[in-house]
Amino acid sequence: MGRDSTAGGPAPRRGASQADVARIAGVSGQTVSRVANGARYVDPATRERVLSAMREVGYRPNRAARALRSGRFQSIGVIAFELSSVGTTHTLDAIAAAATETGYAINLLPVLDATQDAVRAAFDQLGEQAVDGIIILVETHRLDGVAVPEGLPVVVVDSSAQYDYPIVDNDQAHGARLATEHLLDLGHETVWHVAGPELSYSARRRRTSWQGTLEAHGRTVPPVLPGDWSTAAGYEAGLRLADNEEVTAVFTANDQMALGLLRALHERGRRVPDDVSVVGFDDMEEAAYFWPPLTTVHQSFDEVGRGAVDALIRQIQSGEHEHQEVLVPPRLVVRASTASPRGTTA
Amino acid sequence: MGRDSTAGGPAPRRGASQADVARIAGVSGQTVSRVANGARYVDPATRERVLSAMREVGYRPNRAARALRSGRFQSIGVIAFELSSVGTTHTLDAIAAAATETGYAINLLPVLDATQDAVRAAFDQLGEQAVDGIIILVETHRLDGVAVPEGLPVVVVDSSAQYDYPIVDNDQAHGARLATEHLLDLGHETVWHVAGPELSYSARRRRTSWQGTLEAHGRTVPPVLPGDWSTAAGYEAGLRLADNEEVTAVFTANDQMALGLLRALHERGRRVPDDVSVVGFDDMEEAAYFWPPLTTVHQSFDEVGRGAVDALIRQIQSGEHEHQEVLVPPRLVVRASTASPRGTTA
DNA sequence: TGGCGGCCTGTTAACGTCAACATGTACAGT
DNA sequence: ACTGTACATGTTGACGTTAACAGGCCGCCA
Repeated sequence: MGRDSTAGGPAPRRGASQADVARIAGVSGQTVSRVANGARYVDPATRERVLSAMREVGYRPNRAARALRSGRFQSIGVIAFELSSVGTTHTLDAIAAAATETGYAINLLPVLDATQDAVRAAFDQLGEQAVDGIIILVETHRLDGVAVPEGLPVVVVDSSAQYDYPIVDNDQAHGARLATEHLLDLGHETVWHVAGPELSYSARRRRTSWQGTLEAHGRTVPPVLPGDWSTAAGYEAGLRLADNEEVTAVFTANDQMALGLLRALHERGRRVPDDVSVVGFDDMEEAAYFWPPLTTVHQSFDEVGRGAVDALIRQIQSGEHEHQEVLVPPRLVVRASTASPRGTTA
Repeated sequence: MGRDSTAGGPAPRRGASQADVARIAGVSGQTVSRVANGARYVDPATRERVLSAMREVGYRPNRAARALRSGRFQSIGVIAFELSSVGTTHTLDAIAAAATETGYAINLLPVLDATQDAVRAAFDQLGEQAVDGIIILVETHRLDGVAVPEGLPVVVVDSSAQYDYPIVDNDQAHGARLATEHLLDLGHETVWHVAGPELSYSARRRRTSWQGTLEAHGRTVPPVLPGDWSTAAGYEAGLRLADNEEVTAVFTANDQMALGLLRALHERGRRVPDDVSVVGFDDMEEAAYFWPPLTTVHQSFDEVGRGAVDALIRQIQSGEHEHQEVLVPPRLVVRASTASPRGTTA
């Protein structure tokens, strides 16, 4: 497929091979292999001799050969879209750390754009990639109709229930409830909501939970303001809410939209939190320095990433197809963007 | 080292092999290889027969075997630290996209923490990794005293001049000059600066350029305010500057610090841009929605990432050690945080 | 008509590793 | 002394691919 053979010549072998070590240590290659893999039944003296030979020539096992022989690659594929988004990035970071600590390499497989074709292409690549399992960091609604390679362990980081894979994610519903109840507890009559994109499962889950919480408390449910995670959408929503005196509390589906919302409210002269309380979702690094510092729902992307790696490796090692669901509980971080409504004392 | 052999049994081969395809198409394995690699001298009819056989069994070449035999891995290692930082993330995204388009896989090698040991560990891993080259996304001052594996093409994304590798980076100096001159052009007497960490080469370069620009225009150079990229540091600096009536223009070394600065100024009742003009650096997504929208220096991380991949692949294919330097020019994005000082008309 | 070079294909061997099997030693239990 | 078991090491072959070489066919030119 286009790759041409300008190269020529066999492997310009970089390091020393098992055979080199074996020769120096005066043992067979198999014994070197045993030492390298920590197998039992190697005489301590022999092991020492081999290790010293390894050091001498700077031996590093050849991953390709090991993979070819054993079928295990010690490598995890991560399919991700939009590396730049807050959650994806943090999760990837945690995944990379956890994998590295466990001795697994990370193969990053970017989905180049949002089309089905791009997702399909990424999965297609997979057949060729040397990975033992896959973590899917793409919102699952983008996967519809795309065949995941079978026979390969998969973990999905997105709490969509419709996939038959282990799932690890933040507990969106729980977070949205925390946010909504916090505002109700402060004495607000009801809570408005700026939602994430219609198709996003996380967004839908946050929205459903917000609505459910209001209903459970017997409050009226105001119309949802549409959004798409972007600061711009939050700004738009803010402009629409600013002139409505009845609005005293808003829960935005993420922090970026909260930022846009704050700006719109400032522009229109609505004070936060005096006139309007705002709660975000994500707890991005900057949230503590919004104006005012944003009360928001903190997600533990770190735990999610590590959880995903754990679940995947467990599957790889057991060879069994699991389907448990791990939801990491978020927590509310109260800062200065929320207060009791004017004329109330909580 | 610790890996135990619970598995047992050889490769549970997932897909079909070259031999399978060869049998079905009635050709030799070598011919299949030729088709798979787009070699010349394959009869169109034969090629078609092979391709059809490939489709039939869903053949995907085995990367491990190919790598073992040819010594080429079609894979690039990316050593990165702090995935969460704005620049790193965007650059990684671009690198991943460019590499994928060129048929290279991405091997992510995280530096787990900021210590020398962690960097060393990451490089150590490298010997074992199956990569054809490395892109270093770590600020080079962290590399001091760490031996980069020799014989492996390397590209560094950080415009430190002290390394003997090809360098691709944003032109920090140019950006800082744009920012500073913009403020001077507006009529400000001088420009204050909130710097990045002392050790960071980028930060130093921005600072030096800011200072040089002021001097070139014959202005006094105010004392530098220390920072560390964090919003918190920007806030601190803001508090210190807010009470100084002489301060009418500030250039912060990144957007996050600008955000903190803005907040401090708001708190102290200094209006932006009426009383104080502020310019950031990075043009992060949210910058357009700061309050007020931030004038800042836009860096083309995308071009940097692609440039790094290009330079690396060029080295891989030529086998020659290059040492050119590519500096991608940033551009100034003027928004609402800058204006002429009070009582002036630019 | 012989020879030569461009096309097309097949055979062979090797890349570095590890599972399976084959030995072999040492020592405990009978 | 004989058997069995735990330990220790070596030999062989194969994982799937491709470089190098070896032909074979065809047409063109001298």
